Amino acid sequence: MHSPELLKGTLQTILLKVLTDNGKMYGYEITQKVKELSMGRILLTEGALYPALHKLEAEGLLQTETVLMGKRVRKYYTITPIGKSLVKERVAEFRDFIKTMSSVLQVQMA
Amino acid sequence: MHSPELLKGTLQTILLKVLTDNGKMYGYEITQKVKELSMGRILLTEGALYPALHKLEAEGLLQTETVLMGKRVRKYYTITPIGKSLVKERVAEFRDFIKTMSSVLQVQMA
DNA sequence: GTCCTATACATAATTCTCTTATGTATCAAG
DNA sequence: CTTGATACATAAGAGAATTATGTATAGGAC
Repeated sequence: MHSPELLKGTLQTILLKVLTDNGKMYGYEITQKVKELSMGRILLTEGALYPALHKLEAEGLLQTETVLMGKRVRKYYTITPIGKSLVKERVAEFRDFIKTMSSVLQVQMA
Repeated sequence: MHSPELLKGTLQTILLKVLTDNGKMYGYEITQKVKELSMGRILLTEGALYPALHKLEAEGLLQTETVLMGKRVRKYYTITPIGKSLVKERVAEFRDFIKTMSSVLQVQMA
């Protein structure tokens, strides 16, 4: 992660949403996509990314498919139906959080 | 804290902003104000609040004044000039974070 | 008169999430 | 033949919060 403490707790939401929008992706590809979407402001670190992906898989929100590209291993992640229902909740939760914070900080977040 | 992981890293910003907007306040009063502003969604816990206030004081962003109300002790906090300049940065940082997240999650945060 | 809730401060132990560090390995460019 | 990008993974440590605990006053319910 590049930006400060604020990102804590948003990683799962980011992963689920990016996988929802882009279909099958592998870890490194996700870091690049998030970097692109955030205009370089969110740089996922491997130490956070891989454990998070493993956890989401263990919870049945993602499923994997390992592919050999030449001699390189790639592990593709796809969101499951359960994951799809959760991502909606998570994004809604995030929007709620923004509304609440706007109210507390008395600022317009448009 | 009541809401999930999302609030991590926002506590300092909340404290500085609330003290900027409301002038002199004491700990318990801050929890009530934040509860009110957030419509009951952000419930500051004492274990987070007091260490955070002490830290901000140690850093010179807040200054204190202890008052005896009857037999009860109250510790009032006021934001310092240094604190005032920081709160602007923090709020701006938060708005940036929202913009970035909106872009990554591909949602409108209006 | 006593118990519960609210007010009011504070700290310690624990948990959770992420960063930093480390490790392995392929591949292309210069 | 070395460097940087690609590609995975785990372990040690740091930071911020939750939960638990402690002290104490005050008011209302019962």
